[in-house]
Amino acid sequence: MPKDTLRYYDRIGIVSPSREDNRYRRYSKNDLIDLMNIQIMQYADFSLDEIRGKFGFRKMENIDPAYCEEVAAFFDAKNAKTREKIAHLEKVSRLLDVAAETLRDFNNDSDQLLAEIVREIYKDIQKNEPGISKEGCGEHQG
Amino acid sequence: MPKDTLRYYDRIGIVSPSREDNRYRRYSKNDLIDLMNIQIMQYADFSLDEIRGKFGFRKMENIDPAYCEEVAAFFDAKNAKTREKIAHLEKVSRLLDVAAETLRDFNNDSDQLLAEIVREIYKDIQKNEPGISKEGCGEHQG
DNA sequence: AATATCATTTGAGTTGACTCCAATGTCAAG
DNA sequence: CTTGACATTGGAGTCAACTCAAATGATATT
Repeated sequence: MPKDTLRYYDRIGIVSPSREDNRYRRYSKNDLIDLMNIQIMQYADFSLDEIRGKFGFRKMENIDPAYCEEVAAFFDAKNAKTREKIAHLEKVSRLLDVAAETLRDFNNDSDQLLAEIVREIYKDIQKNEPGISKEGCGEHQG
Repeated sequence: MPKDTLRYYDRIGIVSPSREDNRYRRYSKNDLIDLMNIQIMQYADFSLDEIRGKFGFRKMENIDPAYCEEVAAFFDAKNAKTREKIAHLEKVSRLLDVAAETLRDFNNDSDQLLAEIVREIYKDIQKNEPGISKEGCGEHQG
């Protein structure tokens, strides 16, 4: 992990190690555990802002059941989003498959299939983007 | 699609509509098709830079087989990455599942399982980040 | 003591895809 | 002819997570 990243984490108060007399940072074992947890949570696509505070699980001492449940619920929510992303990417993969096939062989049914997939994706896009008509596209139905 | 986005696309040369006498932008049918293609390709996680130029498929006229093959290969590459992402997210989903379970019920085997998943993920992280030791972490084995 | 190599700080730059602003131009309606 | 609602432009701001640079301080080696 780059030095600058550690300093950055210190700055924004995510991992703030103690200092020696020289003001050099000294990372305790707990700090290192925190850093590893951060890497894991980043792998799981949590932002640093989400990560901040939402973990104090260096040892299994701080076992406040209410807090555990809170974090568990947080994880559940993230998991739901993760599965949505997987579904999204599976559609993308199908799209790319069929698109590549269509490019290699026109006159095929894949042309129809591609159009259908694209239509479906377009529906998705419009679901997630209420903004298409957000800024005054009302008149342009043609 | 917000006006500012259209102007932005014009600026960076992605979709540059013709102008009327008043200098107002006038989007042709082809421009609209381009914009739809862009939305689809963004859904498929292409960057605007990747998108730029890499599509001229408004009608099926420009059928240069070599170009088609080039784009098909491009799609294949993206598809490979997409599948990697899916694999990644499936690990994440498993992690979150087990983590939530562990938080709700310690003393369980899930504790072991969690540790194992985390170890596996850590391997992934170090694969993708050759940089952990990039900036001089050589001495701190303890 | 001089040099090299580490560390510190503040503050600014990077990336991508917007998003917003102020100043100004154009157009339709009253 | 004024008012209001659009359009234009260049340029700046936003976001996250770094990343870099310059000026300075500390440590280790010669």
